[in-house]
Amino acid sequence: MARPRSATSTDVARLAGVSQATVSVVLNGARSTIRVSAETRQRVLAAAAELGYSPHPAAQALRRQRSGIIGFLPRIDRDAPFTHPIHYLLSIHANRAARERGFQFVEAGPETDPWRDSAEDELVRYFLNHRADGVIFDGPKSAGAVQRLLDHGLPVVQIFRPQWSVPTPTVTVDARPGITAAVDHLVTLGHRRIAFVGRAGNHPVDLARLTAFLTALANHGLPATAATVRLSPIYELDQGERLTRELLAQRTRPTAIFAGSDSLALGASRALYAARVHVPDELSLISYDDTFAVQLYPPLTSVAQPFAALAERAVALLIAQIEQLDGPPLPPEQVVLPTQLNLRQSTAPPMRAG
Amino acid sequence: MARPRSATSTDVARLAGVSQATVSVVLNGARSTIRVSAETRQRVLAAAAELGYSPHPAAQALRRQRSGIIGFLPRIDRDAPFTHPIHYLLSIHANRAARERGFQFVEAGPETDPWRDSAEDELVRYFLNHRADGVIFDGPKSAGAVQRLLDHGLPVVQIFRPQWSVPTPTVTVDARPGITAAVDHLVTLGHRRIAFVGRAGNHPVDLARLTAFLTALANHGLPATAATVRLSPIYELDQGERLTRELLAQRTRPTAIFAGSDSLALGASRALYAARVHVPDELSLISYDDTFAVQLYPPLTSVAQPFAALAERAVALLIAQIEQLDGPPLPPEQVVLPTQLNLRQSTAPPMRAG
DNA sequence: GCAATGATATTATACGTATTAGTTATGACG
DNA sequence: CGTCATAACTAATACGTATAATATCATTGC
Repeated sequence: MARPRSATSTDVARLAGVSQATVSVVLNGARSTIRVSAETRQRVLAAAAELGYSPHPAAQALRRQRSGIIGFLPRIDRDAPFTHPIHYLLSIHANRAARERGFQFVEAGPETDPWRDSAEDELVRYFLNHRADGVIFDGPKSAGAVQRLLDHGLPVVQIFRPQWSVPTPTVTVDARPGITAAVDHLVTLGHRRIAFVGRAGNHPVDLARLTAFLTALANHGLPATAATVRLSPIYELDQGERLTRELLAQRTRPTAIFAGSDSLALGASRALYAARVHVPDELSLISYDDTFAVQLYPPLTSVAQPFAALAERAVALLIAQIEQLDGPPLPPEQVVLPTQLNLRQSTAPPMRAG
Repeated sequence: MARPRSATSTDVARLAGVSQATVSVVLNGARSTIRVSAETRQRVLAAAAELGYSPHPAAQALRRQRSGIIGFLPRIDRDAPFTHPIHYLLSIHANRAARERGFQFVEAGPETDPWRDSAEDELVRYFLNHRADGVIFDGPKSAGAVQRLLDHGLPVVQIFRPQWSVPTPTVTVDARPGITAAVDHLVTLGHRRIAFVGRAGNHPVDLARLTAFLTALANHGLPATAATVRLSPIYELDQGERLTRELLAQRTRPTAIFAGSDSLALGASRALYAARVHVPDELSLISYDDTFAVQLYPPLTSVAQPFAALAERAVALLIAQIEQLDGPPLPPEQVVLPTQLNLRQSTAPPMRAG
């Protein structure tokens, strides 16, 4: 059970018959001014391979004054449990991207507790104590937390924060392409009475989805009335159900519904099921998110967000900042990635008028 | 943008007017034979607090020959995408548990690729290269990977591996309590014709669920026939749908269905929806897993697995081993946690015979 | 023939901590 | 009064790496 010590650069040096410094220079390649002959280089590499040498991360971190750790602060929103898939996807893709670029990925977040201010403090301290090289914030957080990290010289990248009070690089999504395609798709199928079920928060994300929808409607000369645009202050499942019931109770039902999120769509499909309205024969349904839309019945046509790309860009932006730390500061770039419509089986031409 | 160096133990020592060694002794408390006067101790603690001192993890790791890293190898199964929620839950709870005990949690896994042998090699090497102190395996992996880590002196704990060829501590679930409660519940409601929709793999987990179900039925003197026990070799959604269609096509339909997983239940509910069989009025449905059962319509009564407890026990077992590394090896303990039935709205008394 | 250059490698050092071995003062004991 | 134990600390060191500062040697230019 005693752990066998792994090979060190000194072991490699001894085997190759050179000094430890030479080993280090060979393995760190280009970024040194020191030159090593091709023959020596080969001997070192061979020795390293033979011993299965891999540098000790702690020793490197200590010497380089850089931990190689990227912190990730997930957004777990008590009000919206169904956002979990989103943040799980971001997490695993950011994890992979960081790993591929030689960084360690350390996630820390308020898993069970609601997002308290004190928790925020703890997490900021957590990343500082662990000497993270930078932190990715998933979802809007208090500007205070971001600022505190910046004060300590830590680069920060924010995902899904369309408006920022703190100037850091940002990766967001443009809801318009996907939502426009969704409305176009419905119109092409023949729909004219298209309803919207969404959230009316103070959250810019909600506003963006709504305005994208309204703009797309307007482009086709279609009206949007208080009767067809139904909003609730929260993302809850039950709200999707309630709003859809209201839509169905109207004298003229819509022939299609666009739901502002998968969970709202789930609520909508509950209401439709209860009212025995068949999708897509009697009514078409499109959701935004495309996280578990494919799991619903029927599998929903949905506007997808590019989670893998979001995560990769965020990691890339963060690493760029980390490697630039001692040079001139980079301008806080804002990356905006497009959404896209995935066609499935929840949309069809509207029923004949009747 | 230049990063302000955090305070070191030497800074603390200077401020407190003592040597760095004394600071270290004070902060590491009991495990030293060296004595420090109460007054000095206070001075050191005050200085540390004033500077916001926190020890440098890399320096500690280097000196202690212990990284403080717990590795986590998630199970992402291409055949069963709906197991994602399970492993996400395990991951966040294990993460939190590790963090609470002062360990760093590093997750690495084949996110997108299928589980290749070469990927397994890479991941084993990844944890070795990062000098993890121990690794938690989520879900059955090849014994080879486990063995290779053990050969390198790394403790391993396996979750959800009911039978092991490699003797490591294990944390698993006993399907019986929950499934027995589910069958009892249905029988109490008046059901006599209870069907099973499940997977027939070579996987002991599947067998355990099936036998638990059959035993529970037998306890009530109820028959299980080839007509009511429907099995498919894979967990796919479509299979749940297909098997349920077969059940509904029979001359005498069951009045209740027990689905061996949430995804099978989802498939079942699709079939029921398509056949216009209303749940729970016309048929009761119970699932196993309780991951997204609550999201379905109606919210499903489901047998839940204790993910938080599983993760916490796994972390505790691993840390116990890590801290025992230089002492006598611990016996490979096997922890088995019970499942439990969560009642929701998918079960009701059977329809009157007709 | 000798200083100057360039190529190639080595020695020495610092990163921040934990711990072993040693130091100083203080009193106890014979 | 000298030896010895004890309390309370400090000095020195090693963990494994990256790199600045040197060293060695052959070759070139004059």
